[in-house]
Amino acid sequence: MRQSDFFLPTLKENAAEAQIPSHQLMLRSGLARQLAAGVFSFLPMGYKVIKKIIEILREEMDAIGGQEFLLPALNPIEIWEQTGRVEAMGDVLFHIKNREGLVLAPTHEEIIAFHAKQHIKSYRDMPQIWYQIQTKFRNEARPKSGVLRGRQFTMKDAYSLDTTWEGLDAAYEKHYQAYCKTFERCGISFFVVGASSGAMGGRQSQEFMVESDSGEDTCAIASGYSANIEVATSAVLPVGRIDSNDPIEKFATPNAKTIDDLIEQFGIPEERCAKSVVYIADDKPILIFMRGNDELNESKLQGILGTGNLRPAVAEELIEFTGADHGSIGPINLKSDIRIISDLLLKDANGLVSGANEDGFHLKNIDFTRDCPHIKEFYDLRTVRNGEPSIVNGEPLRIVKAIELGHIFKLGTKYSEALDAKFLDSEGKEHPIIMGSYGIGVERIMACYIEQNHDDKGIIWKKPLTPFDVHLLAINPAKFPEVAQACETLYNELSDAGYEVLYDDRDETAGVKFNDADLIGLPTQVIVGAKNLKDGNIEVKYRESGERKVIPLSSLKDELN
RNA sequence: CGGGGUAUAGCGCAGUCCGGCUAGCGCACCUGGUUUGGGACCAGGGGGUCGGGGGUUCGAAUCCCUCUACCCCGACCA
Repeated sequence: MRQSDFFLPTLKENAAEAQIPSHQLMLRSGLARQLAAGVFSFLPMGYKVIKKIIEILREEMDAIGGQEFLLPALNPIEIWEQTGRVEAMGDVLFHIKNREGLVLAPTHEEIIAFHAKQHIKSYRDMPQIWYQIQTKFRNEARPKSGVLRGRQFTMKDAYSLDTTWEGLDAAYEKHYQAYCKTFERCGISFFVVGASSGAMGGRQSQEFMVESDSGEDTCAIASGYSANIEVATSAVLPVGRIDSNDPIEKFATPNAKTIDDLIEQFGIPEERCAKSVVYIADDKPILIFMRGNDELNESKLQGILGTGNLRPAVAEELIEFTGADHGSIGPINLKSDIRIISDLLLKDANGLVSGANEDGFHLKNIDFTRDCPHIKEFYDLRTVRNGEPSIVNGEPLRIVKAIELGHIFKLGTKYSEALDAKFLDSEGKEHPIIMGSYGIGVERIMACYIEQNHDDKGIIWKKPLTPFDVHLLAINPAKFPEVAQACETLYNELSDAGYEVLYDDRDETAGVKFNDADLIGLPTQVIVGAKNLKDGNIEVKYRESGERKVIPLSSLKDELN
């Protein structure tokens, strides 16, 4: 491709709205342009990269027996109503205004289940892996970070149909392996975490993550262990017992509203402080008791309570249910008989200090085994913190931000049951099809690659995602016809040899070409200038290492091999 | 949805507080000339509903009301 003909608008300055490197560089290097919040156009150079990513995805899906579909983005809302997801997705689902009964598909579990119901009738019809690589629409409340969170984006999603749970396990494992291969081929460093399956329903779920300060997820990782913070656990020791048998004692704490106040004003050891949090779950109050400075993990709480409908109680509710305002609440002498659950670390502990359920007072010497027989439920409720020992080998956990690149779910029968997609087994008995769901964000691969492969000059492309293999730079071809002539020859030879060549034949100064070349970031720059050419030489520069070599014109093909 | 910010030429910005000549600067773009290995120089030139609507005023980019878009933090995130 001759650059003088190629639509490749590079920018010298960063766009004001771009905050993260991948977003800035996608705009500056002419890969993409924003059309509206969370909506992007890909320009020819960017689309070349998208197509290369898609081809890798397609190859890896085909390799595990996947069959590619082209599914509609316009969906009848009835299907979504049958699975309850119109309500579950709420504003995230785009509704068509001037045609009743249509929505824009944010994903395709329902449509897959619909077609499975039509035609998958027998255990002989399975297993199946169906996939698509298409545009999805989600009315995100807050699009951000360039293409990382958009309202319209490309997704590879696959669905497995199986007759048995063992079959689902096998399909899941196939996708796990295919995803690892895909990201490795793309040259992306990633890790896999156990994840919460959220409102999707289902049994097992893992996310493929890229560590990045631009990420929206938080993960805990150490060697041999990695988990989304929503489900991460650590080997922090329980509070345990101290050698004391003192009775419970009430004491005045008029100016202590927080755990830190208690520690400072009364010299109570931090680990002996316990705190109480009141939540309202499905309109019922619940008191959560945990170590003083631990943070409640709402995802874990949702999992334990089996509902996502929960919120912290407000002041009036605190007083109504406990008798005290926040800061003075505890598990003993509660005003009303509400459910209490406690963090595992407090099980069997004694010598604890907690609120007295009376404003301005706390209790000390609380012994869980002696004083709190009414607390029978103990769960892991806390959010792990940086540096806590891993449950695998005690290595300190690192808490990092991460971008979710892919997600694999063992869905189970939620959608097949809701949409009545059933099959007959070999004994003629009817069962719902067992499904899995596996997604990868295409634009996110591109953005993550750039996040991991750039420097202060621009992007650093490598095979196989690079939009071109070679950037051929003609230095002052207008003044030196021999340069233009040599470039024309090289351009033809390299193209004939199978290289994708971007040929900078523009009438620009050397500096502009060099800076554009570094910004665009093709892996190899072949620089043809009059000085070197006079001796029959050209220069080769490798973008990643910055290494430059002056070599004879005739040995270029050997150099590139 | 809550909080904060921004909107002036294709891009980046100044001018707005304190209303007043023809709305400016850098980059980009066009013409001519000179340059030519790390974002050249000289000269000339084109390009603006100052986000939209309404109001105050002799006069509004500037003050008031209102709407919209975009960005950031939070909430949410199948």
